[in-house]
Amino acid sequence: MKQRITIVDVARQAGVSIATVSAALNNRSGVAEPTRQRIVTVAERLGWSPSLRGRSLSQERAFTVGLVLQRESSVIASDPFFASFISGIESVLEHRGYALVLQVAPTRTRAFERYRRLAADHRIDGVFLTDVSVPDPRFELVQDLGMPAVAINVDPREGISTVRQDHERGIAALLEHLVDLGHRRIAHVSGPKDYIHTRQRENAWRGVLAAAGLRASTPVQEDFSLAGGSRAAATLLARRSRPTAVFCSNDLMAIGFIAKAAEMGMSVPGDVSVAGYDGIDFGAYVRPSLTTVTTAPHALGELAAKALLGMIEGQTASHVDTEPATLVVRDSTGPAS
Amino acid sequence: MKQRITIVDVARQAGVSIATVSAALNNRSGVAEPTRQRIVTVAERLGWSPSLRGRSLSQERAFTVGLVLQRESSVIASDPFFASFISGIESVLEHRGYALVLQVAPTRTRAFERYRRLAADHRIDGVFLTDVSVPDPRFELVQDLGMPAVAINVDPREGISTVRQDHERGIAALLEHLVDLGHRRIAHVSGPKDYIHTRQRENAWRGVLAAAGLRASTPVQEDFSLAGGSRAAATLLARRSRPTAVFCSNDLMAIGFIAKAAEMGMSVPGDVSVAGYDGIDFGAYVRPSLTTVTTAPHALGELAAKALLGMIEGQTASHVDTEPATLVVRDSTGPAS
DNA sequence: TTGAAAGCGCTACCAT
DNA sequence: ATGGTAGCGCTTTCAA
Repeated sequence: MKQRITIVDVARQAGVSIATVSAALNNRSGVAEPTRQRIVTVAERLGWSPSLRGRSLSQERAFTVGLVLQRESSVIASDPFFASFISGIESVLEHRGYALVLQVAPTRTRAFERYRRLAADHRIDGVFLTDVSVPDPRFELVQDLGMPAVAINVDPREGISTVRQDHERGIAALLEHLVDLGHRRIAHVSGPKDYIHTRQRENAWRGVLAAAGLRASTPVQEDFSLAGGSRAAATLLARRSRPTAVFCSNDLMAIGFIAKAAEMGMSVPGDVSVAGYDGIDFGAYVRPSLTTVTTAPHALGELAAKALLGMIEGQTASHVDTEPATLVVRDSTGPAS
Repeated sequence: MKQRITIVDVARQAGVSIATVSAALNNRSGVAEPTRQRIVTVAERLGWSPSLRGRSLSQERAFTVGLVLQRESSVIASDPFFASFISGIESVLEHRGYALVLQVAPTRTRAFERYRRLAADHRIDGVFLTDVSVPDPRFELVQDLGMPAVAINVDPREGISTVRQDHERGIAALLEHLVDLGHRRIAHVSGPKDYIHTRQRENAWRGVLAAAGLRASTPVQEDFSLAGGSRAAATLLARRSRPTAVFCSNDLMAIGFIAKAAEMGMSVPGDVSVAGYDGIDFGAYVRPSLTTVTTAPHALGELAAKALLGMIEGQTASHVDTEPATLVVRDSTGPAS
């Protein structure tokens, strides 16, 4: 790295003080227009733009926000949620001069440590909290640090911002679709049970079954991965009284489930209907194509970023809901056999 | 953000100067062991660790590296390459006190601008260059800036580090597998033609066909997405003299191809064999499961990060190859019909 | 072995 | 409207 041009060079070349240069380039009032013009011209000629380091130090801000993914690598790799969510975040940060620091941690504990270090280093001004668990120690952490934070898909709560996409209506529509097709034994493949979204989806499933007067069997608990879905299929389809339909807590597991079912010689949806949750692109390209509930990770990312930057710049915590997730019927669900 | 503890507080509490605190915590020589102990104790008691902002300014380093993804969002979302690559990078950075700034840009031009801004802001100390094109203006950019950089999957070149996984052997093995199965008309679905990996894979395909005395038809050019693969299938399978086997430049397109083929009433591999490149997890869960060439994005990420940090810390540019990509035969390829 | 002090590049306050 | 200057938190000579 060469680059040695600083505000001092610009000030000298423009024949003004560095204070004036600073004011001019930050569009602060109190700078005569001709002066500003001259300064801008010189800055451009020299190819100068203020160093974030100096600015960071004096403003006590990093102009950076953080996201730590806490998932096993097998899930992270295949799950399109994050890429979309991140590009949503990015589309907002880009125009506001902020950058995203992304970290990945294999376990929740490790992720927690990384959040802690990001804060200790003063590397970031705020954080995104995804994959919230109950209880989630990160809430206390950000509270203690007084660090702006936005949590995804949780109910509104004190002190932090929240962004949420309603899952209930979409899941209700999905299950009603299955009930309408004549299904009575509708099983559920859930995720790790301390994730809040695992609970949300499971509860929605229970709610609809109860409303329809159907009995909810014990969910098969898996890990949100393709392999997990396959394991669930092995378990569920071997039962003497097997379900005629299965609602998987995410698309990855649903796809894994379908693959295993085929391998076991079962037809989907002939022998068993399978549905997922998320609405990943892949769902449209597997055979049979996947009935699911589509979510909007990009929009969540955008809203989350806006909320976070708002907090960083002094606004109070907010809560916002996006459009509810919606049912998409494809070929993996059909009449009960 | 509250947190007001600085090196000054620690110095005062420990009864030493800030210079000594700095030396003590950076394990610099010239600090008496008892003094160091005392300082460390005080620092821990106060919960202090040096602020990256101050350090950054005085050391003229950001302790941050950058990666700008330049792909259309549809591809980024589904392609597991990046998640794996990034977690590889992260596994190295984590232990060296560096962080990754991740940005996503929809086009190459926009990506270029973001690299430029990252540099102008002095936000980063080095960059990863993925999805290299020919020519790629980023090479000149980093050269001009004197910014350490590591490029992925390109030949060794002056001034920057490179990390590469051989594709030729794997692709050769794949095509020989197809030839052995009796295929003579083996088509290719390629990506945007200015990407270097598009060319690499296409050239490898041409090479093997030539060696086998087979004619290479004009590749169908697509965009590496699932939808692109489907479009390619629509094109290729409608031809009067359609291929009996197809090598797609990545798994996403291969999966999209297979889906479309099924939709058109063709059996895979009965009517047409299909193979991809990348070895994404999904390949094992589609029907028929995908024959492909598996790559090691995580390993590439690790090696790239090591090379980049090395350069940042003064080493000269290096080149390293990982284990070659290898053929994985599954169910989407079979005897020529 | 330790400390004083000069930066690093910027912002912001206070004079002028 | 403009400039001087004191920080911001740290590292790094250079003296003591």
